[in-house]
Amino acid sequence: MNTEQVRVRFAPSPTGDFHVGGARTALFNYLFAHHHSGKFILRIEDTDQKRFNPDAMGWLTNGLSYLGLDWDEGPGKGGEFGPYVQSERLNIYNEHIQILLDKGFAYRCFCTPERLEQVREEHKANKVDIGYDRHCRNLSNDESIKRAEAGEAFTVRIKLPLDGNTTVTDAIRGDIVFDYGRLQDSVLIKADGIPTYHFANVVDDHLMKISHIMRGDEWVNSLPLHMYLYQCFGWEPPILAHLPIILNPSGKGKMSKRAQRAPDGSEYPVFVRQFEGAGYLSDALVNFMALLGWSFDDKTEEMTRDELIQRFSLDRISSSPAAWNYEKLNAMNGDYLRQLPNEDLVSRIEPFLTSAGFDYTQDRLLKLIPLVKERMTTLSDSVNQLDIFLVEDLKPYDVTLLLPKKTTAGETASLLKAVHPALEISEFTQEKIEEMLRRLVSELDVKAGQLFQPIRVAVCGRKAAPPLFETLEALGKTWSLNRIGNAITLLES
RNA sequence: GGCCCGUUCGUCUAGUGGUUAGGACUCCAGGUUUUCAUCCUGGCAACAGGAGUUCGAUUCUCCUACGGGCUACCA
Repeated sequence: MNTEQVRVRFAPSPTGDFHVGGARTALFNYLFAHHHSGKFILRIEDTDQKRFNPDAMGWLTNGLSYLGLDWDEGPGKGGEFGPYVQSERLNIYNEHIQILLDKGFAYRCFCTPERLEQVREEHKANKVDIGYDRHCRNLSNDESIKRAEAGEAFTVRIKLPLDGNTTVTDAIRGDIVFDYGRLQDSVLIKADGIPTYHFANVVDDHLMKISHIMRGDEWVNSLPLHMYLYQCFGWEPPILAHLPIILNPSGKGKMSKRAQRAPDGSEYPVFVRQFEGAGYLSDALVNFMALLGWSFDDKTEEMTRDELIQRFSLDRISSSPAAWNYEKLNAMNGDYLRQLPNEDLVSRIEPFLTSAGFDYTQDRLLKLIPLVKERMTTLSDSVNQLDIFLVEDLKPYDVTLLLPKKTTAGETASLLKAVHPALEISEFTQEKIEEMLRRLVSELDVKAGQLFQPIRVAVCGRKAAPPLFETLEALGKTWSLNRIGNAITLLES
């Protein structure tokens, strides 16, 4: 184990939306850094100009701050190893590629994309494994320089050993052996002068004194190339840990980067901002993601951020992929939500109520929140839970909801008519309401449910609702009686 | 196709050379209850298959199957 300061990085490329797969990688890096009182560095790998997306940076930083994954060094934060955006480090890569060229560890390749494509196809047809035929590998130094100076376009490729093998060590998977004979002379610098990921990442990780690399599983195959680069430079490589990927809920295939549709047509969130927009608490999301590929013991599931930091360790990361489970996330989010103090919960639902166009005061919400708290799984549920309290007119509902089994509209209407005078009380409180309605039940000689259900539907417009007496009090006498009146009209029409 | 990684209830996972293989989500049943939900109790449910090593393998090794990843002048 490296005894130097722990320095880890999250190094996304700004090509698209901030996906939960990336978020989980960022989280593990963050937890590891904080566990070791080290540094969590954000580095932007924008070496692909074609796929650059100008919105990506905002999605990323907003997402990280929603998740509470603050970085110690990186864009907007600075740090002594900057710049932290790769497109601003081109001179550094130029210097370093020159070292490799001078030492003969890399060579210029003048092959055109067309020729490469053709070679690849031929090789494919002949079932040859390797795409590139190393056509330019043995060009003389003189010719190479001459052609470059003449302005001919070129890439720079690594000159990998032609045979033998190499053993690389992964902190999660152990030793992995690769045959050099099956590897390609990958491109290090593209024809536009910009490095590929492989080259930039090695140079930057070394220069930024990264102690541990925790990244997605999809990089294990490029391990021998990266390790060989460290060797060429004579640098000591960081400790590597390849994280298991996140699978779709079905367990089939990598977690999609396209918005998924549920069987009922609704959309599953897959991007961080979609989870935020759907009203997931970041603490719950973080807790849930921490458990995807990592565990503390055989029973501990809910952990605060500090506990996560305190308990996180590399050796409890699993090597097998994990499927994303929305039900479990929902259950966890509901738990977190219920544990929130009412004041806190109120301030978190406000943005959702505002964008739904509701009028409210904080005091009002504070009174209402206990009624709906245990019926919510996400913050956005507050909208369709609280609408009946915040909007005077009920949405139209099916009249049959008003009718308990085996009762007619006429019977129910007359029951509701009896409710009206019973609730003409000056003190419109839960206790008084209950007293009056229970008395009414025995006077009318009906079962409690026979009376309560129609009232509930009359005032809520639906069968599933918070407890009746509290609901009536929260609604107030005027709204309650008006709605009961409306129900009677509905029954008699 | 080649290379690499992986495989414990449906899902996330714990675990050990000898355990009634544990927990959580889901689901089911019951309780609380005026509905829904919460909450409580209980239940269903797993070591992919085959060889080997061993007194004994879910655990160690190999093979097969299956799943996944990579195979670009993308990351």
